[in-house]
Amino acid sequence: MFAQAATAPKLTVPFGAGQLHAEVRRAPASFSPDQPHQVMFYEANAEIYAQGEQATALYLVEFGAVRLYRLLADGRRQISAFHVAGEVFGFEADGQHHFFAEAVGQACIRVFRKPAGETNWRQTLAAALAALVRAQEHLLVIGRQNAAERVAAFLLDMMERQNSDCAVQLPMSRTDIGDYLGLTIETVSRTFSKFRSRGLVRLVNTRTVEILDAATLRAMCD
Amino acid sequence: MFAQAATAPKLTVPFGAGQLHAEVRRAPASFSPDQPHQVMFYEANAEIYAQGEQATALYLVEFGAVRLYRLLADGRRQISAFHVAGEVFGFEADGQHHFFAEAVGQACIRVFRKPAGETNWRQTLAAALAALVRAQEHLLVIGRQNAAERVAAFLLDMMERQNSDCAVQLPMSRTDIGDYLGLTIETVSRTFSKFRSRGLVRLVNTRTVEILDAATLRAMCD
DNA sequence: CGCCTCATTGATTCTACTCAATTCGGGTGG
DNA sequence: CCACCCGAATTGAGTAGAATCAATGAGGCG
Repeated sequence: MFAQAATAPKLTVPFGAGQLHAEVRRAPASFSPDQPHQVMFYEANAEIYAQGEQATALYLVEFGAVRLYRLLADGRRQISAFHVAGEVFGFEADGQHHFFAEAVGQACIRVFRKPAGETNWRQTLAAALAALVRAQEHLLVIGRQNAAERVAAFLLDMMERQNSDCAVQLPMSRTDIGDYLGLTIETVSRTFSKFRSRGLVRLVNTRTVEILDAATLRAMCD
Repeated sequence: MFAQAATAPKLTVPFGAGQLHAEVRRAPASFSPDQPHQVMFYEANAEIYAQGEQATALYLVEFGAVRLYRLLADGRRQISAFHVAGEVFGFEADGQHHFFAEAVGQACIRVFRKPAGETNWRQTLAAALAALVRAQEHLLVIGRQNAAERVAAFLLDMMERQNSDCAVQLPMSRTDIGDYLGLTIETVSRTFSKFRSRGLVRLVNTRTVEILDAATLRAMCD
């Protein structure tokens, strides 16, 4: 199950600037480390679990980011969620994973083997409900909003999940963003460019966006 | 909170033909009636709870159907889920409802006042996980599938949630279906017509669809 | 019978997709 | 240090699919 995870994390430069430290600060969240657990290190794009596998654990992101996704037969991909430091993922209703989970960049993940549910069920329920709310919010974005509104919502969401104001780190590629928002990479890129030309954002580099006018972006979403 | 719910259910013709009886058979599901509860009857389109309200209960559909939805500022609506007999809804992460819940047609709903969580948390978690899986599956449909694939998935889903083969009852209007699938009513209607002309379904009336070729519909979805 | 709402069908517009061509950025090796 | 390479991102041109605008048709109820 963890074949692709390096057992000896080569922490050459796992921490970049600013934001990753902010993530680390947020990490000690709901699940307490007094549960039996194991900390795993994953290289970029390493598989954490696959669709169809038995669900035997819950996962807490320590640093880095994770994408959950499914594939259609013809290769179309839908990312249902990104999870960043401090968030829990991996619950399934029938003991089987219905999605793939992969590290977006290098990621460190605390794995809680089951059955821990009897003791920390309240935390499990809280995490599941948080995921449910997130999925439902995302349904609204994908179902009824246009490209600009989707990208605006995404940027604001990423901004709020990081503690930094304005400078948002995007651990994921444009392809990831497109598959998350139900758009093509071209549309994502064009929308970024339009936001830039309207003075709403500054594209520092491909993975860093500075939010210049959060109010206008917010007004687009709702 | 329950202003629009009739306290004395006038059960003149609440049960229609076949399918509703099938729903009733499926009703006694996860939540046991030995919890303190109250059975409420709702007229069509009656509000069960509103966005922003305090979440004080869980809801088990006895018969009928319920829609959960949110509105954008300009009136666009996204239905995140339909719930039919035997299903539980109403959990929220932070004690506040993030969605509206309304009866689609006449509906009967068992209301479990909190805090019952301490005793039946396992059932609550199971129901929340079921809702999560459903929302995630729906994300895939809305994010990456075209109109025909969405409608096909919807029809198959409704068929599987009813015990009847082939003849599917649709308690909801075309507008509801559109707002659930992220499509306009015109597109929904056109897609139904295309399915009919291809011999995949028979449109018995506006609220009844006979599935003639489930295999082809299934092949469209994945 | 007529009214009203919902559903269907048609004509047109527009958004986002597709296909294609550069451009950018990071890494490697000379 | 610089030239080169490769994948990712951006930009452009044309197209397809769903939305929009509009008209007609089908039920349900007073």
